[in-house]
Amino acid sequence: MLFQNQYRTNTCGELRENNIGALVRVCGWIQTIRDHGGVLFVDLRDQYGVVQTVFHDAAMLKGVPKESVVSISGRVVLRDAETVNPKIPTGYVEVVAEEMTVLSCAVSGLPFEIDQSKDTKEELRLAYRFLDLRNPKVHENIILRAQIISYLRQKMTEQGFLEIQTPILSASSPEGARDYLVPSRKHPGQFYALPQAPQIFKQLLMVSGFDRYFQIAPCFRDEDARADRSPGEFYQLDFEMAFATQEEVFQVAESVIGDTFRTFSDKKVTEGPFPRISYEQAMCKYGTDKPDLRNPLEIVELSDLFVTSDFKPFRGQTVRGICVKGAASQSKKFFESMLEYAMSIGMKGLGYLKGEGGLAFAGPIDKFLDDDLRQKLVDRTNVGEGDILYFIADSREAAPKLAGQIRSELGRRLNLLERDAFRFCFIVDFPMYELDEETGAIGFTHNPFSMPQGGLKALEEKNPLEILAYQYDIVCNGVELSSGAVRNHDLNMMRKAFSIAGYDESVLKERFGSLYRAFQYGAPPHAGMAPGVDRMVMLLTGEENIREVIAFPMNSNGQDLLMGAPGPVTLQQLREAHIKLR
RNA sequence: GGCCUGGUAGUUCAGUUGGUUAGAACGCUAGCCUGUCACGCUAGAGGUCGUGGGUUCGAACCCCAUCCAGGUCGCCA
Repeated sequence: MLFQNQYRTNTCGELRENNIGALVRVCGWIQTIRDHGGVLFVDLRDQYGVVQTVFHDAAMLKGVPKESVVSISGRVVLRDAETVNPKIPTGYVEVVAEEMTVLSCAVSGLPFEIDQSKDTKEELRLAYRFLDLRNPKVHENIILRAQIISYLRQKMTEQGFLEIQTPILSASSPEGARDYLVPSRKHPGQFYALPQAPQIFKQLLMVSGFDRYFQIAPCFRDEDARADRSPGEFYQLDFEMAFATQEEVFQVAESVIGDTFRTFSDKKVTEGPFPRISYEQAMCKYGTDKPDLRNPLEIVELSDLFVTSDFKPFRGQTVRGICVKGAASQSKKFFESMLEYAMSIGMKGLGYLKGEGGLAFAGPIDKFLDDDLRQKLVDRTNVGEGDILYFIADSREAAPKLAGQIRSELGRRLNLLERDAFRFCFIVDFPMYELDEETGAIGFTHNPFSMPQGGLKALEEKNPLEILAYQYDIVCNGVELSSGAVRNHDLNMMRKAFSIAGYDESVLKERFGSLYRAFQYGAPPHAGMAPGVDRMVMLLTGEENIREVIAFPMNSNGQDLLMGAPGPVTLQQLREAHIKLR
């Protein structure tokens, strides 16, 4: 790209040997000044890179601190062989400064050193985010984010999706998270809400006959932050398809997300079709509904072998096993620290067997087994010489999740995770309903708009807790990227679905009035999903904290330290919004 | 809202049986240095030890309270 104007003939990062001899003008920020007495080296930085400029007159730089913005003109020369800096792309040349214009002088004494900003207290980084973002390591994440979003738009558009904006000022939606509220000036006592997701709007677009919709959609939820969850606002690649099945949604995701990860990373990426794993299977095999498939360990169901066991902690419990190949040689300390971990997550112990060949085993559990049982364990888990078989036994509710935690911990500690890979899968067949643990009432597992498998017939005839939904998640390396569903577009079915959860038609009408009305006038079958953009960028940059991939993130308390939000407003503003503070 | 960890120079950190004047590195200021690129060398400035209270002859250090930050549980289409 050429950016030639009064300020510059070239960018800092683009100068190479073919520019030698040219009279150039570059501008940017002074990264460092190395004064050797008589000769001074100034590294000049812009978004495109850093180039060394050489000054022979110290007076030219007098009173110009680091991070000032300057424009320097001079001739590009080849560096001597021994003064080449191969660490930077421009390191074979330098600009001999003939003239310098200060475009904006920085104050001396920065709140932190730019190149070390990532090691600085986050509070300070965020208050000076404009400086933090000058750090190339931070800057690059935002560039990558922009490129990813641009690529996503391109891929979606290629596949026939239309990007359509939906309202930001909207109505409070009764399901899900806490809403952000915006007072109405013209309607005293009434409020807009910021959308938690464009869910209803995109379904309305389907009713309107838009065949394929997408949006890089801002979503707002007033919930507390996590390292991988920004408070308040985040972005989703929201899409919805009319006359489409679950499989077709998956094909779009496999193509768009798979290609995105292949384009922006050198790591191995799961080739489509991504594995489809039922929720039930995931909970049993991995102990979680967001399995990290880089972890080769699998959990095996063993409950039936211990129904009448002599070992009381196992008898009649849900028992799961994890066979770790070749791990029997681990130190005593390893077994002790695994036990310690197990206790820390609320387990009462962590039994194991060490395979010693055939049906010979060592370990604390062995004495409770007979050869018949040993043979069954070998058949089922393939535990052999030099292997460990861990046992997790607990209640029906707790055991799968505990096994999942043990699986993850073993993977981490033994370094079993596949390196340099993005492993995708779809989790499918989520249950439509679940029991509320406190009240014992039947409620929706995810959102109430999902299509029940088996349709109206299933709703009428099956035990609600056994009904599955066309509801799915896409998971990468243990991170839930998004969920989605085939939507329930049939009013009769929706009435029935709501009545099972204890809501009569008036609730449906009242809370979801727009959809209720729209579906009376012809709604196409439709399905979609909404992968989180921030999470994708996090995975692709390898960042552990979501704030590293957002230009101006809030702190974990939901405050914007740079802008001072939230902040007080004037009495006049409050009056206009009809708000009285206590 | 609960729990965990932390708060000492501009920044990152060290600082134990509680004891004189609280240290280091980087940064900053001044000076020296014609080939560095984490330049080097010399000197210097810079601290309400988060805040308030308490114990003590004496507190960065012990106790109580409180504020702030990060993580986590709750929460989260």
